[in-house]
Amino acid sequence: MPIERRPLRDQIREELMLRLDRGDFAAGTDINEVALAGELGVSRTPLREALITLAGEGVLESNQGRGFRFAPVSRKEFRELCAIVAALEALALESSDPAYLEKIAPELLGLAQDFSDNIAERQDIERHDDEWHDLLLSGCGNERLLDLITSVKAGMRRYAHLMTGESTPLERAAEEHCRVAERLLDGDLEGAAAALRDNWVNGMERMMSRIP
Amino acid sequence: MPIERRPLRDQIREELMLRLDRGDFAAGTDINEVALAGELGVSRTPLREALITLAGEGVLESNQGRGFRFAPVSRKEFRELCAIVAALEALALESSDPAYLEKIAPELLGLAQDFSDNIAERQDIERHDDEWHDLLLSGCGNERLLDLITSVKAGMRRYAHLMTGESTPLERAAEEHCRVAERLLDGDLEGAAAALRDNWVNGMERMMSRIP
DNA sequence: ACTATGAATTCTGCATACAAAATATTACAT
DNA sequence: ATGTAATATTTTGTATGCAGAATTCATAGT
Repeated sequence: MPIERRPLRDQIREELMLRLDRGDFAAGTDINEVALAGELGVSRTPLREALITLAGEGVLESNQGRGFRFAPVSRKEFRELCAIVAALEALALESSDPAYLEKIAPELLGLAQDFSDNIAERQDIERHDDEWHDLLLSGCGNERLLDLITSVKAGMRRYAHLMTGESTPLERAAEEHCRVAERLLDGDLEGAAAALRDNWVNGMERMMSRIP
Repeated sequence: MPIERRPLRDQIREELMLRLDRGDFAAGTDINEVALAGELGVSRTPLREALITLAGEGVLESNQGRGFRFAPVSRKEFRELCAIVAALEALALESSDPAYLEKIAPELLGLAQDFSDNIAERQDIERHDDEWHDLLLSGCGNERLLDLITSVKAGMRRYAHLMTGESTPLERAAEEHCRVAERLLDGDLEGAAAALRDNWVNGMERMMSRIP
């Protein structure tokens, strides 16, 4: 088996995102480099490299002389990010092969349906939602676009753990996913893209109240 | 006067982009960290930090064990990037204040017109074009979107110096800019966004032949 | 009690040092 | 002459070290 050989900075970045998803860090928290490096068992150099990439994705901020901290959340920024991914995912969908989309449409519909059935843990929900979107965009040949989408979404993960329990928003999301899938079944690409945009806009509205 | 106090990595990044614009580095060139650091008069640490941010923007690639190199150019990637900025700039335009847009429309038109008049150096042309687009988007309140656009455009600069002499594409671009400005004068936001998208798509087509 | 000033401490930003991987070079065998 | 193995060199990836900025704490003055 090929042993893992990739830069520490990548592994560190991954681990930090994992911890962010677990809600280990509150927004606005300063990062202590020596402490975190010690905790991770690495030196400050690759840690700082990881922090810099995260800052580039908007997960962190850096200020001269006072290091890095998790970027604070705000309704304004959340709105902005939602508008961006909405546009990017719609573009990705529109530049996908229509034939391929029709082929995966049933699967998308199925996923969306048993999405509403089992109301599980928050993390499961998110994973499920992410997988659905990934599958939806799997036919897009624009690699840079897909990379960009993942990068922007990384910047949104800070908002994920604000979405606690409550099933109503979840059911609404599942409904919207169904609507997208149905449009694709009909071969209506533009309609699907519009429905996808709606999904993001509505999702934004749903979250809004929970953000300070 | 407040003296300049910002991280070396930022200044280094800026300097490298400047050199990239000057055409100092060919696409695909490997970067020798010690040599470049010496040339810039800095240590490898902040240089590597700058390289990592540039890699995040797609200007560079990094491979385990063999460092950084300027990402090779390809028609496919250029197409992809154009599609992305087209969508992002259109979004920025659509989420701007219509009243403000109408106000700056005359200026945009004027700039586009004397754009075609003086056919100057390549660098001047690019600067002029950039300024026009910056002004166009200056009314967009979505800060994250504007940041993202500059970041994606940074990844496109590798293609800029391929656009040498020849005035025809330039005149076409100016025409298209005029069209966008005219739509804005009429208060036709959607039309302007569509014209803007066209500008990017056509610009892409124009460049295509010059890319290997 | 509260503010201001200055020392002590903590932490970042940058430089240097070291180890391992990748590349180049040489020697040798076919 | 060509290909290959062994060795030397270069270069990256990571760790450590050091100077200065930012913060904290303590003390003095009002």
